[in-house]
Amino acid sequence: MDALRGYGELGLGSRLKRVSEYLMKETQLVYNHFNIDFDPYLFPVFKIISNKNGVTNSEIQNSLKYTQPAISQTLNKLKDKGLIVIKNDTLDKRKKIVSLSYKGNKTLIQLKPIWKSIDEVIKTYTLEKSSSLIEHLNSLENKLNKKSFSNTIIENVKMEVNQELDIVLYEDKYAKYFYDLNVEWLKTYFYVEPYDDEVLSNPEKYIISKGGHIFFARLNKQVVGTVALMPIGNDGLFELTKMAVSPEHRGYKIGQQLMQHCIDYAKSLGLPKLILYSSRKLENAIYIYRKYGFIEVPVEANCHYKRCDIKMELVF
Amino acid sequence: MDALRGYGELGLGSRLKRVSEYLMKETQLVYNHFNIDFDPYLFPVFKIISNKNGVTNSEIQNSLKYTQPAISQTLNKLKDKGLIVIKNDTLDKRKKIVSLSYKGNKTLIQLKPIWKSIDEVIKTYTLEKSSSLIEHLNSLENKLNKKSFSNTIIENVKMEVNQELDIVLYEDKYAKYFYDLNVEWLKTYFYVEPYDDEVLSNPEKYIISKGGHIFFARLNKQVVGTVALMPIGNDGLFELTKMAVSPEHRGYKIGQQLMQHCIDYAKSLGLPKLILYSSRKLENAIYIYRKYGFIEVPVEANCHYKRCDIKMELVF
DNA sequence: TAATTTTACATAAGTACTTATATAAATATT
DNA sequence: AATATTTATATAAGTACTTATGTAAAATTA
Repeated sequence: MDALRGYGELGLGSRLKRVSEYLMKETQLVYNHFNIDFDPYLFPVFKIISNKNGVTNSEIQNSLKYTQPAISQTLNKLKDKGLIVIKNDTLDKRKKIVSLSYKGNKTLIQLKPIWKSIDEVIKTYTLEKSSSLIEHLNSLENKLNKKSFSNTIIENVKMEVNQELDIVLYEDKYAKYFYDLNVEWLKTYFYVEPYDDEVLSNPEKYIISKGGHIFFARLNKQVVGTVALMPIGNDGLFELTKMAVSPEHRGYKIGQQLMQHCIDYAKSLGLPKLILYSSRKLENAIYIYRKYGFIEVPVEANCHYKRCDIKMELVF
Repeated sequence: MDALRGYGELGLGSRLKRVSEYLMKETQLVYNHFNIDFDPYLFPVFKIISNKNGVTNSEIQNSLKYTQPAISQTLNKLKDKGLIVIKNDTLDKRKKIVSLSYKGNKTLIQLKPIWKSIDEVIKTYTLEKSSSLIEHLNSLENKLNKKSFSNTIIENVKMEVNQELDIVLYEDKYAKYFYDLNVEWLKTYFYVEPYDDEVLSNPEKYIISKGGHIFFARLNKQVVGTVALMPIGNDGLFELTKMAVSPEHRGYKIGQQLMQHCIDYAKSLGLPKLILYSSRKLENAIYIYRKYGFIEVPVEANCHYKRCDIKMELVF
C-alpha cells in the first residue's frame, strides 16, 4: 500500500519530505484553530528574532543555513503580517536590524503554549529506543496516522490552558476588563449602542446592585473572558448576557467553561431557568447555546437591543 | 550556530525538510555526474512504474499518497524525458496505462547501481541504535557534514563497478563493439573520416595482424569500453588510440582503467614509450592523459586524422 | 587614495509541490 | 432510461523554497 515505506533507506529523502510536509500542514491547522495569523514556515526565522532581539538578515541566515533570499522573503512576509520591525543600522548602512513588533510580541505569547505542546507531543512520539532511522520514522508515522497531529496538539493545548484557568466573581478591579472585552466583540460584530455603553461602564449599578452576578475567566491570573447573570424584573428571572472572550484566547473553549460555570451557579441558586438574547448572525454562539441545552423561544417585540433576533431559554 | 538543531523536537518539521532537501540536491549531483537525465523528485513515481509494468495515474497516487495533480505533473515530466509511454485503456476510456519506454528501461539499468549505493550508504549511516528521532537526525547530519553525500555515493558506485569490471584482449566476437563504441564518440565530437571507417571495420587487418593490441572493458561481461595499442612503423613505436567508453557508462572512470591497463601492458612488453594523438577540444581527455604522465610534443604535419591538433607521449 | 573585492540585502525567475477547479467517462440511484 | 454521483485525469494558480543576478556599502589591496 505505502510504496514509499516499502523503499526503505533508498526512499529516505522522499520519506522525510512527506513527514515534514504533514507536520507543517497540521501545524498550520493548529494556528488557524486558535486564530493566530501565523505560518509554520515562518517559525525558524520568527523564533530566532524572538530569541535575540535585534538580528540582521545574514545573522539569521548563518543560524539557519537557508539561502539568503529565503530569509529576505520570510522577513518580508513577517513584515507584511506586522510581526516585525526593521530598522537601518546607523554604523553599517548595509545592515538592517530586525526585531519583534508589539504585535509580534503578542503573537509570540499566543504561540508559546502551542510550541510547548508541539515539543511535548513530538517528544512523547519520538523519545523511544530504535535501531534505525527508518524504524523511528515508521513509528512516528504510525502514531500520526492513528490520530491527526493537529487534533492532538489542540487538545493538549486546551488541557494545559484548563489547568491554568480559573473563574472568579466580580470585583471592582475587573470593571475595566468587563467593559473592554464586551466592547471589543460588539465593535467587531455590531456596534456599541448607547445602552451598551451605559451598562458596560457601570456594572456595579446595573448588574451587581440589582442582584446580578458577573464572572471572569482568568488564565494565569490574567482576565481573558467574562459573562454575566442579570436579573430581569423581580420574579427571579435571570438573563445570561455580556459573554465575551479576548480574541487572542478564542479556540480554547473558554466561552464554554464560562457557560458551564453560569449554569452550575444558576442551579446552585435554585433558579428555575435562564434566558438569553442573541443574533442569528452568531452561528457559532447559537450552536454552543444549543449544545448546553438552550432552546429557541419566541422573541419579544420590545427587546433592549436592536441586534437581538433570537431568544433562547434553558429550563432546569 | 545551528539554530534548527537547537530547537530540538519543536523544530522537527523544518529539520526533516532540511535533511530531505539536502539528500535530494546531492542525489541530483550524483545523477549529473553519471550523465543520467534523471531527477530525484521523479524517483518515487518512476520506481513504481518500473516495479509493476502498466500502472495508472490513480494507482500511483494510492501507493504514494501524493495528490493526483502531483502524479499527473510527474508523469508529464517523465514523458517529456522519453522515459515512459502512456497508452489509453481500451476497457475504461478514462484510464491511461503507464509503462517504461525503451529509454526508460535503459535509464533504469543506469540508475540501479546508484540506487543500490544510496541504499547501502544510508543503511550504514542510519542502522544504529538511538534513543530518539532527533538523536538519529543529529547523527545522520553529522555524517553528511563530514563528507558530502554525493561524493560518498559516487565513490561507492565506482568501487562496486570496479569489482564487476574486467579488461580482456581482442576476440572476433568483440569486433562489432570496437566499431560501434568508436563511431559513437566520433559522431558526437567530430565526424567519421573514411580512414576511420576502414580501420574500425577491419581491426584484425589494421591492428592485430600488424602486431597491435585491442582491449575491451567489460562490466558484468558486457562490453562498455575499448582502447587499442597500434604499432607505428617497424621500430617498436606504439600509438595509444581508439579509446571509447559507452555514453551510459561514462563517469565510472572506465577510461582511466583502460588507460592504466594499456600502460601496464606496454611496460610488460618492454616498450620504451607510447604516443597518442588527440584534439585540444577534448579537454577532459587531455587532462586524463596528463594525469597519467603523457607530455605534449610537437605534432607532425602529415597526421592520419584531420581532427588531431595535439600529440603527446609517455616515456617509461 | 584609487581600484578591487567582499559583504549585505533585494529582486526575478524557476521548481516541486499544493489547492481549486474543470471535463469526460463510468457507476449508482431514481 | 434518465439523472445524479463518483472516478480518472488535466489544467491553472499559489507557495516556499531554490538559483541567478543586481546594487550599494564596507573592507581590502594596489
